Amino acid sequence: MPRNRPYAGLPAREVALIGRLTQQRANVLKALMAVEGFVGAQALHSRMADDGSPVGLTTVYRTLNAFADAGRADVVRDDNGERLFRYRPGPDHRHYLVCTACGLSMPVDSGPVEDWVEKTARTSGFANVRHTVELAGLCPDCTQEQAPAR
Amino acid sequence: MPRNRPYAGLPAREVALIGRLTQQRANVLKALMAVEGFVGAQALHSRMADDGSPVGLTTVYRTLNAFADAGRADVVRDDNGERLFRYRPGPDHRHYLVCTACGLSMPVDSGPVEDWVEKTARTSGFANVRHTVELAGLCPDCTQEQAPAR
DNA sequence: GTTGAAGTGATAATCATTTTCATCTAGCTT
DNA sequence: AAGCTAGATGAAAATGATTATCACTTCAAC
Ligand SMILES: [Mn+2]
Ligand SMILES: [Mn+2]
Ligand SMILES: [Zn+2]
Ligand SMILES: [Zn+2]
Repeated sequence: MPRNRPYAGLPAREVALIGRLTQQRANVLKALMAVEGFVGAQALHSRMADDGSPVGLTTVYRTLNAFADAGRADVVRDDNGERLFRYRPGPDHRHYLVCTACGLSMPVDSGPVEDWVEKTARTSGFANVRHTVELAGLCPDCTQEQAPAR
Repeated sequence: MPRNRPYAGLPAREVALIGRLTQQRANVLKALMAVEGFVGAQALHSRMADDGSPVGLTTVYRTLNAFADAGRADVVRDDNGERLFRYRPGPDHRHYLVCTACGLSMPVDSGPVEDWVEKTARTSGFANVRHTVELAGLCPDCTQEQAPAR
């Protein structure tokens, strides 16, 4: 059996996105893909340490940024400015309603917004229009946990 | 003539929003209102120093945050995470198409998005749903300045 | 196997924003 | 017209996420 197959188990698509194939990058990608919803670089870093795949924080940042640049991760900023990443399996693009308490992210039907963005871009005269649409609130579970107190 | 009228020239509405009426706060608000579009705290701070109304950077931050909390300023984050503030004369809330080259910001008709947000929030079960909608692109003028080359 | 470019990571640097805290003052009380 | 005090100021230090350095390691082409 071969010694080093750092990318074993990762989609071939992901492998092509970044330069050299290293154990560290493979571990970062696996960790990112294993997370439901958004994660910060620091949280991912410590989670990997706990899981026995310690990687330098610098490398976590580098890999996540490269992945985001390649369009394979969504990036949002939480309220205190920290950047959160989420793996995006396909080239499709979605928007989410994120719980500000527990981080749960629920995909929403953004068709109407996409249509509006396209129309607005077309009639504005602007070129190369990009959009950011973020919804955040308290999920049903977290809403309940807040209510009981009086 | 009275000596101290720090809030002279400011809408009475704004005066009610913050606690004590000080010269510094009045100057920050005047400076913010004088700016077209978004400004960062640091930029506003140095602009005020240049204009002969020096105020501590801490006070600029405090006043802008208070103003934003009161709903009288819009806040966005630029690409490197800096928070930019813009005065909002009324309680209405708008969205803008911002030119990434020259900073020009053009208000867009966001009715459809607001409707979509409300509907999405209602059917999601989430509480206290907030939204962020940002459009960015190249304005017609800046598009032209890029084209001539070749 | 040799080799050079790319990657790693501990550490230091950046940089916007917040906290501290000694000092000041707006604006009410007497 | 003082006196009073909670609220405000701001220089300086702390914070905290992210990025730059750089000596060292490793991938992968030859
Ligand atoms: Mn979209
Ligand atoms: Mn809106
Ligand atoms: Zn929740
Ligand atoms: Zn422009």
